[in-house]
Amino acid sequence: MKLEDAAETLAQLGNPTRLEVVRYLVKAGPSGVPVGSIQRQLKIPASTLTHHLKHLKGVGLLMQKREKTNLWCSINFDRLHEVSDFLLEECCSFSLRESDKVKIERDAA
Amino acid sequence: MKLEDAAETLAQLGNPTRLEVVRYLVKAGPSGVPVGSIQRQLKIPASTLTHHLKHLKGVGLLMQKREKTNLWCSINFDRLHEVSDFLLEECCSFSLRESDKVKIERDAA
DNA sequence: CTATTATTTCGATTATACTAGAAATATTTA
DNA sequence: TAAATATTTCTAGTATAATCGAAATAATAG
Repeated sequence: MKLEDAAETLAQLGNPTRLEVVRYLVKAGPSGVPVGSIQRQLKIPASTLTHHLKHLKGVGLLMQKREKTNLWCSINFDRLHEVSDFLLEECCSFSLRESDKVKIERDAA
Repeated sequence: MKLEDAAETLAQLGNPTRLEVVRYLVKAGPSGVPVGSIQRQLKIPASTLTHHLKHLKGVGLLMQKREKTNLWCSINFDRLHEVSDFLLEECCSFSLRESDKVKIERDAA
């Protein structure tokens, strides 16, 4: 995962309203829930919710599927894993690969 | 970890410049690097860097320690883990705990 | 004390994000 | 066709963030 993509995805997760939606969708599981359910349960104005869903979809965190009048939303678990993997991988690699080490300036110490 | 705190931390990680700094610090390991090294290696103007470091410190991702004229910066690995744990925990709990399940509206299906 | 290096503060510009009401559109049901 | 429900678009106000040059402030070394 490229740094720019990771940053963009993290930024989208970094809005409290959106993170609440994400948590809600995660708990809802793979089958997902309709937009209206999210709206009523989390008490988010419809237009605001649409706005945020668009953001989540934009970074691939949200999948949508229309069924009759309802638009069912579900989380892209793979994508969510990718992001946390980005953080963890960067986090745990520091002592493992010589090639990844940063140049520590000689005069710094 | 509270949702608001997680969101705030994710938001700070969501800026490309800051994420680059974080990655750099992670690779530098627990001993850290001086502000000036980050500045020169990543080619970030000093004032911009200070600005971002303040943000990272604000959410507890950055630890600083003065030694002579240098201000050494290091990543708070625990904090980084907390955030990724927040995502992962929410992500994997959906099928495990009945109490965490969201109310799926009857009329939704 | 002076010079040097390191870091921060100030200030200003520019851009982008959040929010939500009102109106519009779409889809289904009666 | 009309009514009901679901979702989106439009629009606009307000707020917050990113950026960085120039000047200011440490802290040390000579």
